[in-house]
This record gives sequence, C-alpha cells and structure tokens, in this order.
Amino acid sequence: MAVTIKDVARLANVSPSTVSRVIADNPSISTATKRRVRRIMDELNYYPNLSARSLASKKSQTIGLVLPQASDAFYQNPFFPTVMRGINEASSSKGYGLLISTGQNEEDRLSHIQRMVYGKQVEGLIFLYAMVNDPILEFVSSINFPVVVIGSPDNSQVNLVDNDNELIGKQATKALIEKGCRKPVYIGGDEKQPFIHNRELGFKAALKEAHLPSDHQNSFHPKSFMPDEGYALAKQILAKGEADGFVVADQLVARGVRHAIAQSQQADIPLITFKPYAPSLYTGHATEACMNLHGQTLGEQAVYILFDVLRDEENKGQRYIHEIVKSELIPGLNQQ
Amino acid sequence: MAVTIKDVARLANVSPSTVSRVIADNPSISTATKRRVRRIMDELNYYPNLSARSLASKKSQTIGLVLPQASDAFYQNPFFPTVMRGINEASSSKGYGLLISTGQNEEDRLSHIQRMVYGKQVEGLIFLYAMVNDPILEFVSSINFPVVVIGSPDNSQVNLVDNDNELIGKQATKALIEKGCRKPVYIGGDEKQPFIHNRELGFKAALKEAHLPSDHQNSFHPKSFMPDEGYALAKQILAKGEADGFVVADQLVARGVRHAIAQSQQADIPLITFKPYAPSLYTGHATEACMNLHGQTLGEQAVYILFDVLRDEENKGQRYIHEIVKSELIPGLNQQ
DNA sequence: CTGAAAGCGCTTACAG
DNA sequence: CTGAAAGCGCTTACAG
Repeated sequence: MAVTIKDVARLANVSPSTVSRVIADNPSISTATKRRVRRIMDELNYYPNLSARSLASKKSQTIGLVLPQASDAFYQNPFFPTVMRGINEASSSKGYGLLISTGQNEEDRLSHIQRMVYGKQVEGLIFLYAMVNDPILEFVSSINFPVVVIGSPDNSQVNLVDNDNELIGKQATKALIEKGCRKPVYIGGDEKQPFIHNRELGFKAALKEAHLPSDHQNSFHPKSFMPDEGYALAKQILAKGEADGFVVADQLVARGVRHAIAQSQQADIPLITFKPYAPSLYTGHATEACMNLHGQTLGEQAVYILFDVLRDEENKGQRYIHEIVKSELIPGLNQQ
Repeated sequence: MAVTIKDVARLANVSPSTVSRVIADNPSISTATKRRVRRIMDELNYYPNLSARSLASKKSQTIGLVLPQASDAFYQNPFFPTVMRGINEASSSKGYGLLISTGQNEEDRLSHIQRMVYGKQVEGLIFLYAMVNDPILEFVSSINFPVVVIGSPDNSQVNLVDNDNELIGKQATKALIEKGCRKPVYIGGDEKQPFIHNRELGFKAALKEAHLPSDHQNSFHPKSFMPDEGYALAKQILAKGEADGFVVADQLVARGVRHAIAQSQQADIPLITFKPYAPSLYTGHATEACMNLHGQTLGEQAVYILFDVLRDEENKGQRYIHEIVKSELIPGLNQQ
C-alpha cells in the first residue's frame, strides 16, 4: 500500500540503508546520491513510517505533556494555553511531537504516564504544574526518566523552570504599598501548589520591610481556583472593612475578587495579580497593575532544558537544572 | 534492557503470540493462561512497546489535534481548553492518545500534518477550528483521511460537530431585544471563520422578526480577536450613540467591548456573548446573559464521531456526519 | 561512500 | 486453545 523505504531504494538504485542515511542527512552520503534519492522521495511522495523509525532507533521524537487532574480551574486559566504555546514552538522547531496526558483522577493519570513511559512513546516529560507530594512526579523521578517541571515542587531534585515566586510576590505587594495601601490582603489558593505559598512569603516580606502591621489575618486561601470563591471571600473581607488592597495569586480567583470590589462601596481598592503574558492595552482591566510571568518563555525553556537533559543522558545522576524566568511589574494605567 | 513480550512468554511457558493475545484480551485464550500470563506481566512490570505495536498492527491509537495558526487570540480564548478537555476525556476512555499539531504559519502546519498522516502517526484528525478555504483541511479531505471538524467549514463534505450558530445568534439577539434594545449592534471578527458570519445571519434575522430597522450599519468586524480591537471599536460606536446593545461573537473581543461600555456614560447598555461553558455564578460578569456553547460536549462528540468513522472505514465515500450540539441561553442575574 | 544483514518488539494469518 | 513463522518499515553496526 503506502510507499516504503524499499520502493524509494529500488527506484533510486541504492540500498534501503542508503535511503535511510539520506533521510538522516548523513554526511557520509555523496551529494549526488542525496540529490537523486531525494528526487525519488518527492516523486513517490515518500514519508517515513514514524513507528518503524521509533522502533528501530529507540527514539520517539515525542515529548509527553503532563497536565494536572482535569479540572475546570486549570483548563480555564490562561496560564495553560500560554505555556503550551511556548512548548509547542520550541519543540516543533526541533521536530518533536507533543503527546498530551491528563485524566480525571490520579490513578488514571499515573497509569497513562506509565504506559507512555514504559511503552517508549515519549523520550521525556514536561509537567505543566507543580504540587507537593505528587505521586506522578515521584514515579518518574524514581526511575530517572527525563523530566522538567514548570513550577517548583517540594522535591528540588528535579529539573525545573519557574519564576521567582517569592520575589514577585514581594514586588507585587510593594507596588500596592507604594499606592498607599496600609493593610493589603493576600488571596492565595490551593496550598499544595508551592507558588501559592511562595508568593505569600513574598507578600509577608514586603509588609515587614514596610513596617506594616501583620497582626491581623491578612492571608486567605480559597479551596478552589474558581472565580466564585474569590468573589465570596472578597465580599466577606470587604464587609469587615479590613482590607485596602488585594494581592491575588491566581488570575481566575482575581476575577471574582475584582467583581466583589466593583460591587462594594470601595470600588477604588487596588488589586494586583499575576498574568502569564503582558496584557494588551485595553484588556478589560488594563487599569490594574500586574506581574508578567512570561508564560511562553516558561514553556520554551522547559523544552530546551529537556533537550539538554536528553543530550547528556549518560551523565545523569545528581545534576539538576533550575532555571528562573524573570518577571516584571506592568504598571496600571491610572497610577493613583 | 527493557522487558519484552519474549521475556514474558518464556517465564509464562507460552509463545509470544499467546502473550500478545492476552494483552489484547483475545477470547480464544483460556482463563487459566490469561491469569498466569498476567501475573508474569505484573511481576516483570511489562508494558508493550507502543511503536512496535503500531508498526505491526498498523494502528497508532492516536488522534491528531489540529490547532489553528499559533496566535494569541486562539490560545487565550477559553474555547480552546474547554474543547480540549472534552476531547481528552472521550479519547482517553478509549485508550487513544492525543498528538498536538500547530505552527507559526500555514506551511509549517501543513508539512507537520503530512508527516503525521503519511507517517502513520495518527489514525484520524480533529480540527479545533473551522475556516473557509483551509488548505490543511483540503489536503486531508482530498486523500480521504478520517477527520472531524469542530465548526462548520465552507466545504460541507466533511464530518463536523458544531452549534447551530445562526440559531444562537438569533436567540442572543432576541434576548437583547426583549430587554428593550431597539438598535443592537453585532460585533463579529475574522469573517474567514464561518461561525462569525452565521451568528450575524441570526442577528439580522432577529432584527427582521422584531421589525427593527436595519438600515444603518449594525455589524462590525474587528480584524483580530483580541480585546483591544473590541474596545476601540465599541468606543467609536458608543461615541456615535448608535447602539443600545451589543451581540459579540467572540468572548475575547467581548472583554474589550465590556470595558468600553463601562467607561461610557451608558454603562447599563447590555452585552451578550457566547461562552464555551456555563459561567459560574459570580464569574466577573454573571450579570450578563450569555449563550452556552457546551464546548466540552463539542470536544467529546468530535471524538465519538471520529471513532465511528474509524470503525466503518471501508464504507467511506459519500457519507458525512454533521452533528449539532445544543446551546441555551443563560439569563443574566439582573434582568432589567 | 555504500550495501547486506540483523534486529527493534510487536501482531496476525495459518495450521493444528 | 496455542504455536511457529512471517512480516510491519525502519536503523545501525560491520564490512568493504
């Protein structure tokens, strides 16, 4: 049926091995032969069978993307597509494909990953999230499989790329303080995700540095990352009149908080959050300042790190790459 | 190195063929043998090599996901992750993997698809967008490769799943009219995407049915799908005072329009848009009505249709499945 | 610079 | 119910 390497070889009057070498652009093949073989490949519309190639070469040229448990919050967060875009650009430029893995629960996810990994379907994995005590990450680490995490899991014996979340938590808070806030409040989220905690550390550090009181409760953690939670929480906080500014760790939650502020009698209370990309000028809330996480860069760097790891796979062992992607404050339009 | 089917066969005292049949849960193998072989597989932690399996069986058990040109607008739109989630759930339940394909330009994308298709890396494709004169879609259709489009391309000789965009454009507009709008305006987008045009048809039909004048310009098409464009456009329209309601075809553009309305002296002008999922109660703009597109269902159904097509691959030819996913109005909270 | 041969790890008629 | 054999379409030492 489909045209194979043998068909090309026959018509080009060379052996299949030679055709294979032409495909790989092996320098030991003469230019004349290459030209001839390539012409035949074009004529026959030949494409190598990727399974056969993987099987023989033991390289799948594919990266597995590990997503968290399928939940609305993650999929709806702009962080996901933004990072995805960076990953895609970097990997496709090297001819690598992207295989997605997720599932409804931890069990499904783990077994899917095992299948991919042991089944030699992927050469390495990129985790699009980080959380403490992640069994999936523990599994792949334990078998020394090439992996890069976007984020900072509790176990630092892993390759990772992340923002400096403590630093940017601090910077965000400072921006609020400079606007005149005396009792800013931090809205986090699922504390299993280290970035939530780390941004909070930065928040507290900023308060301390500015000699602001931190004796009252000034940090809150909604259970889910959905806007509703942020809304409900912010409503309560505003009702007590205990906040004059919000640092919100998650963009989805920020939507709810923003809404609560707008409905309150203190609609000018500032809010600062963290966004995966530089917001375009009029994007709904351009008036707000925010921290730009450079999500696309995070994705690209994850791929580059993985390629580095793949390249030096022999000297594996106790060497881990931790890369910090810079993040900067994007000032709001109406600087008060 | 890794454990293969032969290792399992040896230890279980059967032939590799038998092991293969156990993996496939072939009914012709006795329960006793199955049990024994499975025990050995567990003991050895055996996982079949997926490339070998694909090569031998000529089935990759993988679906290719065709994304549009990598652009901010698509990736940032919640439609993408929502549909993705539906696709993932349906495909992983059948043991199918998901391979992603996109690129910076049409050329890259086409060659990537060709590689995947001719390289037998995927059994079928799902397009996550639809546009007129899509060379990628034309290519796969021309070689009769199994494909399902989410959306309605110009060529209807293709399997597709979509909302009834004309109908929901009409329903959205009617909702506005019922709120008292006399001169609603339609904000579309890239007219290469049929849903933009179809929702506009519905918009016009609603005006006609309500005997509202449509002699002035009442539809606009920003060049990009980004919020900025919606903002700028809405500002102009509002300045002229020619609109008392907005039907916005795209959720990202709606953000800009919403912002422009909020800044204007007519902050109570209603806006209705189309969202991939039912918004949670307090999600920023819960006060607005919207149409629920059921993005997750769109994704799931695309997978099911693809499986149907794959199952009956022999009687291909002139049979195409067009499935319409229902969409309903979600009323806003503050019904005026 | 090129070829013959073995092998990658499965599946699948075919035969019994 | 099970096995022997051929084959899927490549790659890669090895040899020349």
